[in-house]
Amino acid sequence: MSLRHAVLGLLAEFPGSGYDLMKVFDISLRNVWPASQSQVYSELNALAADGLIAVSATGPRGRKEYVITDDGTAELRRWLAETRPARNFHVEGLLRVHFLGQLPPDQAREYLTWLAEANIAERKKLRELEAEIAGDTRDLALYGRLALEYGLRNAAMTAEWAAWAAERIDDIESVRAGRADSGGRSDEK
Amino acid sequence: MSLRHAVLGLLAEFPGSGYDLMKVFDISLRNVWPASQSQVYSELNALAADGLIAVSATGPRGRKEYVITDDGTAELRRWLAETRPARNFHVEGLLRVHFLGQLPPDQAREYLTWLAEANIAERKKLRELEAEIAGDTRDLALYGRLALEYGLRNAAMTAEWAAWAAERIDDIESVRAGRADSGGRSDEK
DNA sequence: GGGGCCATGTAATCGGTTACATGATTGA
DNA sequence: TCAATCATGTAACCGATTACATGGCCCC
Repeated sequence: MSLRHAVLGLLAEFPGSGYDLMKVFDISLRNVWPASQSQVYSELNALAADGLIAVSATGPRGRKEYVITDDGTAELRRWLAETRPARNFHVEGLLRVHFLGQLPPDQAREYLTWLAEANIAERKKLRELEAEIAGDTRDLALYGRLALEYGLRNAAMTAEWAAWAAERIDDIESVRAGRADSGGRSDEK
Repeated sequence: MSLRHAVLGLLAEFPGSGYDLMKVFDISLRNVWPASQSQVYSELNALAADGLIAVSATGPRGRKEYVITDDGTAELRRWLAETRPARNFHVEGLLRVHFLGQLPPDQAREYLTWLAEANIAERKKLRELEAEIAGDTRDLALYGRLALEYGLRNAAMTAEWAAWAAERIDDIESVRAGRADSGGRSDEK
């Protein structure tokens, strides 16, 4: 139920419309908790129905500006203080690694070097983002910078690991070669 | 559509029943791609309907043993060779960091130190797992070890980052204090 | 006038989780 | 005999994605 708390968290910092929130999701939170337009609008209606937020003003084109209510603030703080995030599951990039034995060694290596490069590129993008928000002293940016630093370290670590793993392919393949083998690519003609 | 390829990947290494696969998901893949029982069984039926796997034997209690077909092998290799994983979204632990300004500094710090400790514990668990599978030379274990190394590095990196971030709280709070402030906890009496 | 942005919503579908339901076989 | 394990399936629900649908407002 984290989208709910993401919306609450944003409205705790500034009142805004669904359209306003969408922009924030697309910029500040895109690497952390992306949300689609339809999801944001229906969550706003659900939160309003539950009394955690309220319409504070209406504007042109049916614009509805929402503010967080006391109940909403309480719920946000309860979530932050009393619950802990679940471990991160469903890591597709890592799932693939398990099955790399299905590919010829050079293709397996190619995947890992691609992963390394993709993470170096990612790191560069984050560095640019960091420069952009350097002067921002709003709360969201202050704490967002901590999250961004995580992104930087993660990209660096992943790139290093992928390069290391690419080098391990030869070791693995020599173990496989030293077996009266079945499985893997053994069905090839 | 990764569950589909996870099942294909496992059946590429050994024929097995839904029950057999469940055990592998619960052990080898639990940190990477968990799957529920109902999901595995319905995916097996779907894969069989699509001709990517086939029932190779039946046993007691309605046991159905599946093997991967040539089409299935082709699809698995196509997935590995021609598609690339999407970036990892929806990281709840990081979403929370953005909203830590809603908590008093000591509670924000507490969250980060908890994160650091949780990752140190995680690392220890992975080290134990590593020792357990040390002698296993099946393909799944060979490549699985690369993924495990990722887990180890990730836990170490995250723990270090969280400890670093916890130390940054004071800096952030002094920026906030030096503002004729609104937002955050400013609504408190 | 018209293009681009502001603004909100609905519907279909998908992948995943949880709970429910059932029963056969094996071995102590 | 009876508990543990093997074994497969269905149904309800939830969160998320994608596509569709509509229209007002602002400024050039």
